[in-house]
Amino acid sequence: MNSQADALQAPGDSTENGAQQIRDALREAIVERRLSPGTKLSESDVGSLFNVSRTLARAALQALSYEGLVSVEKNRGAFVAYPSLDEARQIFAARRLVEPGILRSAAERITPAQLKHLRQLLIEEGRLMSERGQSARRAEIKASGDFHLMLASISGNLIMQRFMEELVARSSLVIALYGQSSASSCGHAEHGDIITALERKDIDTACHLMLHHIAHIEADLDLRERKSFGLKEAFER
Amino acid sequence: MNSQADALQAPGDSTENGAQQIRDALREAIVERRLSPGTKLSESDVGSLFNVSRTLARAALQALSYEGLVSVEKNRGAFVAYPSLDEARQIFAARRLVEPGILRSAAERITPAQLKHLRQLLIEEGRLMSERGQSARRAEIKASGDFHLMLASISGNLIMQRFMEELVARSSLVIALYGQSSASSCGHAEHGDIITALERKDIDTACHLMLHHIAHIEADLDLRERKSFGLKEAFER
DNA sequence: TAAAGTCAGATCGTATACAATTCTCTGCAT
DNA sequence: ATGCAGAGAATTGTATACGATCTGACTTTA
Repeated sequence: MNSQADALQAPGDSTENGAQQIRDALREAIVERRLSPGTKLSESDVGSLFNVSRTLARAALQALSYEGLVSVEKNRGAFVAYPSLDEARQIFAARRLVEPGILRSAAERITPAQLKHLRQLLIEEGRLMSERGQSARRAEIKASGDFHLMLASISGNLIMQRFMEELVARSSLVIALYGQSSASSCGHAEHGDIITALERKDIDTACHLMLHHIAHIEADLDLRERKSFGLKEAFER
Repeated sequence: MNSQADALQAPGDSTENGAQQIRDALREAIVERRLSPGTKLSESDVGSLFNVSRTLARAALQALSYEGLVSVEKNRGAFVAYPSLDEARQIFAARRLVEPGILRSAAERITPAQLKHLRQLLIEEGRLMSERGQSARRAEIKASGDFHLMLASISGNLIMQRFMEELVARSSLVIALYGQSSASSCGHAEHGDIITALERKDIDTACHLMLHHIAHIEADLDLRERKSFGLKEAFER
């Protein structure tokens, strides 16, 4: 199932196991939007939730803050990150900058088996789309990101892979905040088109489609400056 | 002087101050090669060196491990990272993938003042090259990286900027390990060429030069597989 | 003599304890 | 009623304590 969940663990990243598990659990909760941006994550609460001391909870929160999923404010605590409009734009700018290159690398190295695996991922994604219910929705969000992550994995560059993990995770936060269309199924078809181009070894088209795809996701966001209603306007009516 | 040292601090990164200072001090030492790859960094030693408890030392080491500058092995301790050949290649592959895009972004937004600033940086770099002594060597290493970092800063994308910081820092480790030419002055002239192209708004040439520049740095490395003499061969002769 | 077993020292993993800071609520003065 | 001040609670920052694991040397035994 989540075949890449393990593969994404950097091999040299053999820090202690306790904090890591908590970090992963929290990250999953954030990415799947069970935790909303801005939610306070107090060290004691996290600790008691996972039955560990504040020490480990704190370490996990610190780790997530390096990934940009949690923002810790000195002497105030940790919160699920609440990306600003600027951050949101920068996250997608980074993806536009990086993903074509990753795709190009991946296209050069991809094996038939990996192509098949990609197709399977796509099918799974489609299946989830047609299913209803909270848990299917969450799985769909994850699957949608996994497509991009799998490409990064195929590219064979662990560093870019880790970077993409960060970008995809943060994108999920941005979509949670600024997404408009209820259909989080952003561009399932486009994923398929990219795979098809990949099968044809048509790298340039694939890259072009990828850029288009990212733009498409971004277009579904409401990234306009909200001039934050001056309190009066917010309540009148 | 180090005008970008401050600018590079992510604004939201307001974690506690204690561990951060230690982390920065250690990073500087690693990047300037006062600490060699493989050096053991025990929590107690780091702590007593900075007159803090193991708690903070540990936090700093964890942070550096997220940046790839330190590798912590479970129950064994932390060491200055010792990038493998694969890692080294991936670091430079990532730079080739990312830097042209950053440069393009930077070229679109660069102001005359920033161009001037870049020129100044270049001059400073040249001055350090002609100076002798350990401390000048260290400053030169830093200055050489700062050129790339400054471009990332100009690009206006904090996320890419942070990523470049990581890549430049890790590059320094790779060069320390696999660099051949005693002249660490890798491509000072090329920096100048890129600036010149930038002044002419000749973005394509600038990108091309950048790629060439990175390739040039990489070419000065000895990234050949060393089949690590099987102990017997190492001594028979 | 060489291999295996054992023990002490060092180092890390985690929990707990105490200090410092921030937040909130109450009470008083204006 | 508003605004300020201060006490108390809650939360984070840092240090210390204790158990777990690894390492290396010494001893034992075949």
